Amino acid sequence: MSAPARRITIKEVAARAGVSKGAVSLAFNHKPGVSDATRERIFEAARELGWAPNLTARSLSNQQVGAVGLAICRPARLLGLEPFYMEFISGIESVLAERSCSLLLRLVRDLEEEIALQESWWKGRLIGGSILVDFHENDPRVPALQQLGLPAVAVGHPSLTGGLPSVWTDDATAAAEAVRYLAALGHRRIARVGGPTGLGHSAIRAAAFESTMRDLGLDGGRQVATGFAGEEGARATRSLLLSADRPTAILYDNDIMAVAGAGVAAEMGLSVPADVSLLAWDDSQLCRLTHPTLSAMSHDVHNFGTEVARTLFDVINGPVPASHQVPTPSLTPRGSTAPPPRTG
Amino acid sequence: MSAPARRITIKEVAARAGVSKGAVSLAFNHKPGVSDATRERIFEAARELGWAPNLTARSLSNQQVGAVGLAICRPARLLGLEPFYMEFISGIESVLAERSCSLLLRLVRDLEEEIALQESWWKGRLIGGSILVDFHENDPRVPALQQLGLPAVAVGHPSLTGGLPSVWTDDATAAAEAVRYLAALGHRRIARVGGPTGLGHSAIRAAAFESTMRDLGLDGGRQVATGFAGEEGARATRSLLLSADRPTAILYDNDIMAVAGAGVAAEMGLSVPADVSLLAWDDSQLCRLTHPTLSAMSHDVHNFGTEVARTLFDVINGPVPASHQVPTPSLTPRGSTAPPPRTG
DNA sequence: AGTCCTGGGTGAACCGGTAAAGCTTGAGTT
DNA sequence: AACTCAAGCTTTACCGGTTCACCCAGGACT
Repeated sequence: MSAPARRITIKEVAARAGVSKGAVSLAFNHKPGVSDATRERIFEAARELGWAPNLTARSLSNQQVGAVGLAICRPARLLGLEPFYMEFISGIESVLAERSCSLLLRLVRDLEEEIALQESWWKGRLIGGSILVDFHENDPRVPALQQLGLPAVAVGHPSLTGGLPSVWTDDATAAAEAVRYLAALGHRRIARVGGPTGLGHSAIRAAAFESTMRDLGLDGGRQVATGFAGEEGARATRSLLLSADRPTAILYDNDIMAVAGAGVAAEMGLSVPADVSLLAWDDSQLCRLTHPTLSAMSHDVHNFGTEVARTLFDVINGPVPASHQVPTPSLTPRGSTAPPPRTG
Repeated sequence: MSAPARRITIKEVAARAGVSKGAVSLAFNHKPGVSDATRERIFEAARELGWAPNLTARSLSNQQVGAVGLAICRPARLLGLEPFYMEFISGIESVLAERSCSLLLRLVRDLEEEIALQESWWKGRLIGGSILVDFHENDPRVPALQQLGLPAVAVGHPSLTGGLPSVWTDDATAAAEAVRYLAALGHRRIARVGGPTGLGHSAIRAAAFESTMRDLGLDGGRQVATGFAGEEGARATRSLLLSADRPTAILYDNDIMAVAGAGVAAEMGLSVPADVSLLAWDDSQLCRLTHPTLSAMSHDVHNFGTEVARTLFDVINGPVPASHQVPTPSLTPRGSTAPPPRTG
């Protein structure tokens, strides 16, 4: 395992190029103050020695840090199934990479743990800012991080994220569109299988579902709040489909639960979409792989991530930027939605 | 947005506790050299001021770094669908967290980009070691990182990972078990839809599939190398099922392709498992959600992650540890496998 | 010839910790 | 009473960069 080879420092590079440390620093940061010839000699020396600046030292010195934090508070088993996050993360990273910044990722068990983590990251100068997801009503992270003065961007509707600059999708409008679409197909008994009500965006969708049903004069709406896990989606679907007045259409809060729902329907001998229509959310490739393919409320999650990351940099560098929306999830009809059965 | 409040340093804490910086450092690192009374005063002062040590400064000073790197080289769209990675990452993190270490994650486009990234992470002292995944034959990362002297642990069979300490699952044995199981059910025309042959573990499985079929005296084996994306799995399945001598059983390299395969079978009016049996790999929750449920070669991915992380710490701290296996994926029969149709 | 720039560079201070050597003090020998 | 020793702190020298005040040479101006 090749000798530990004492790591080389800026001093060696300076010596080899016959200049001072300061000159090397200037050259490497593309600042004026060194002639082109010297700059060239310095780069040459650095290349020969295989030197790259110690980022730890640099950030100690210039007070800038090269990472942002993201803590996700859901059990891993569940996360792995949510295509959403990886795509979201990759969006974030595409922006970070441009600024040669890294993402510090951690899975946490609860909000308290997250708050403690963010605090130690921030006070330990590991991160220059953070991205917060999965907001609850009266989320304790808002006051905690505000107190710390940690630059952060919230992913969620401003009504949930306190004073934090936010980026969000208009879930209310999307949920309403979903309901209207199903109603237009002729469905009257529509159900919704959502995430935990404590979670802000689930609550928003629930409220929108409720009010849209009312607007349409439909009283056949039912909602089940559950987790995001497929198994929970399956259980909820099973109980809905076994109930007396079984719904003819079900709207899910993510796509994994919709897939599970399709499985349950099949298991019960119901055909999709002839007997029951299913509509997913957070369209991922998965929706195109099942048979029938799943209709979904789809949006560009990668782009969502880039938008969030960009906003975080705005927070870090400048005056607090405005919260803003990214495009509303839009209906993508596929094979799992159709008019309800005649005898509905 | 609460005043930027000049961040406090160890000096202020020392002053308030009426001791020197050194004493504070000693106290906070739980080292002997301060009396209990003083230690208490110091903690008190730190708490009042809300101080936490600047980890950047600390790591500059004591030469230890608080992070390890992981670069994954697959398109994000695809990654999101692979339940494997999130679960794997969470396993890694459960070990890192104990040592209050963080994970630096980056998605890269190709191996060259990964090598450059690892180099800058290492030279920039951002990481103390790295986890490498998705090995190719003659993987260029092996010599490159060895050259750098970067402590690393390889996830893959030692035949692929050069001299790097490795952790791996015995894919050859698992693939053989899969084939034997299907053969025992009576299948003679068995196909396998695998990842790209360039990828080491796909190649290993391919070879094991081939040789096991031969051992069993079956010449009806066919293999298709594709990506890991569901759509590719769907395409491969479609062409297999349309072929003259269509297979009665198909083994997939991950579970997402198996789900896609089930979709294709349904679309073609074939019933699973009556007409065709499907066997997935990397068992995730997804396999239990479809209908029929998917039989799979399953293993504990979370544990795989913890094992890898532990090994990395061994590499970093001590003499190079031995490479070792984690448990071999084992067959978990569910609803997607059965004897072939009579007229097979 | 004397003054004034100005581009190109140097040197020392500093960022906020840790590590190791040095200094007190009081109790325990001898 | 002098001598050792250890516990408990303090001092000081780093770690490897960045920054800023200052310096030096030589050309332009007066």
